[in-house]
Amino acid sequence: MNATKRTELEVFYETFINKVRAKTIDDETAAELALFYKVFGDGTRLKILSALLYGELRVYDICEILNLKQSTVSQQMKTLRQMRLVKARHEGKNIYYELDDEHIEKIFIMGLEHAKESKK
Amino acid sequence: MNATKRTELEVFYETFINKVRAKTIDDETAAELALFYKVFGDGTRLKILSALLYGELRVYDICEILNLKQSTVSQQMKTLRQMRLVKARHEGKNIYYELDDEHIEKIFIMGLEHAKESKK
DNA sequence: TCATCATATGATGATGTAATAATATAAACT
DNA sequence: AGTTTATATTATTACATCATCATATGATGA
Repeated sequence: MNATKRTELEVFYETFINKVRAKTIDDETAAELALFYKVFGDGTRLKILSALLYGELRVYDICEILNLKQSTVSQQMKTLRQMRLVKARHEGKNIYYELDDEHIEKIFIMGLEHAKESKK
Repeated sequence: MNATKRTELEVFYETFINKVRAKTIDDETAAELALFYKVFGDGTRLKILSALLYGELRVYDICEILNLKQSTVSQQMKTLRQMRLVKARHEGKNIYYELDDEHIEKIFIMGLEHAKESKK
């Protein structure tokens, strides 16, 4: 391969790299998406979300159902609130939480499907 | 509310809690799912995956496209391999990586939709 | 065999996260 | 007003993760 040809290839490669680079998600989007998925990346939060799939629950209920400390649940509800996966309804001393995103169930199902496939 | 009635309510509540508990995902499933989602919970990995959406790439290509250190990319590819999100094809000195899961694109899209909605 | 290229691995430091105890807030009841 | 109940917040400690440097492996070609 002579000097000219190498240069041609270099140009071709650079073009290829630039094309793919243009298609990738930008830093900001990546960071934002990562934050969203990160919420699903914790077993405790997943269990809380799976309990909420069947209807709204109070903090105390979640503690009972999943055998978790009150402060643990409150902390996780804060995270879920901030990421807009749940919304809170105040009623007297109680606070009812329910899911606040149509995609949550879909994302759950997809993860479960992947888990099934991995076991094959 | 007298003693008898309180007991009835207690039994009712216990039954309710047990019902919901029976529907929630178990610890093992939760941990497994969390591991899966955790992979998407990092901006660098998301960018790598988004680059791979358009076809297989070598480690070096990924470094160039995303301006990342070689060791960083190799470490992340190891994670992605272990979670079965990519598979490797060896060709001479090079290793080509490609996506190894039909759900990845769907999960991506769902995250992006959520991100869009959150901005409303 | 030696040098080089492509990738992987091991070790490390900095940062992030989870669970918990302790405490605070805030509503409801006495 | 004081007590109890439900939840939130703060601070702490243990543990996980990311990027990186340094080094190793393994294939190719001189």
